[in-house]
Amino acid sequence: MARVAGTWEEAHERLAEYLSRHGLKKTRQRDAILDSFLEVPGHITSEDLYEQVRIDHPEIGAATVYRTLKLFVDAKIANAHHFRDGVTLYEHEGGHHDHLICLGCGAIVEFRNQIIEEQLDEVAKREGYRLTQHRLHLYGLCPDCRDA
Amino acid sequence: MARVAGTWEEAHERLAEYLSRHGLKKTRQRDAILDSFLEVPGHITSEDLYEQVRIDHPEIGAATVYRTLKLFVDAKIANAHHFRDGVTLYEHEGGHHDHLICLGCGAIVEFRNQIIEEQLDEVAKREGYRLTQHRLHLYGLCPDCRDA
DNA sequence: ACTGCAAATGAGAATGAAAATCAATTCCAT
DNA sequence: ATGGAATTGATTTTCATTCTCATTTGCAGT
Repeated sequence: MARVAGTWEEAHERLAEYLSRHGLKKTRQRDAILDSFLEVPGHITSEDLYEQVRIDHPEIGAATVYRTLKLFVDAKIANAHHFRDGVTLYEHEGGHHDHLICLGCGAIVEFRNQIIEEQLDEVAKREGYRLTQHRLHLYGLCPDCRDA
Repeated sequence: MARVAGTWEEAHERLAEYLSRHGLKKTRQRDAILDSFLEVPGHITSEDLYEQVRIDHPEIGAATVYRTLKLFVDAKIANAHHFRDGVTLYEHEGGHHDHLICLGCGAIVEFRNQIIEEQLDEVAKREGYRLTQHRLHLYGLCPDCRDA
């Protein structure tokens, strides 16, 4: 999966910009959490990221990780999804894509489909809606789970 | 919005069939909850349906309503969605459709788009997945909220 | 109708993710 | 250096949902 907006520097710059533009402060914790987040390859929960952050920064609290991930979403550094009910999964913001989720093993495949995107705009236009975002989740069985 | 599979009799029959086919029991509570559910026009949470059920059947517990709605999903009488995180919304099973949700007022428009459906199958096939279901949620502002 | 027993119920406790509190700390413009 | 607003972390709270378990109930087989 190609990283569309993915360097360390870019993410940190995006954070810095968002913070200053909103009168918020650059803190040690936010930087540390961003570093840990950037090391995650796929999707992660706040809780799991907290575990991750803990390794290098045992003093950082869980609440801060929860808060900070929401901040990252606002700063367009991360995206939030809820594939299964009750848990929020975060991923790097890296250009739009949708998800195909295996109900057997939980594997997640990302994809893009231009025709679908066009149709979505079409639908929204027809209803007079101004579209902000969308979530398209396909659920099924991956090749391995299907044959097992 | 047309009811595709929507009569009272059909729903009750579907329930009866599901129950007997799975060695489960037909109970006063399940019938009562189904009756209340069928009176709901759009989407409802377990909690709100519990309030509804309570009116005529104060003896029915919340846990039973939660359990029963999950049963309805299995029996293909209801569908579950989680538009906002942390709450499950149920709607009548009435043929597939997707949702356009207004972030301003919470209005929900249902739609169908054949081209999108075809593309979904295409995507799944390309990845070797056997598709079970999907969820497509468009978020934006409805005409009223957009201009306000 | 009677019995046995698994399924179902209801009240309340437990869970778990996320949000809220709040006193103490830390950024940062001046 | 200073003041005040933003931030933090420990903790509590919230709130939807699930679990527990003693009791009840539907129902298949007598």
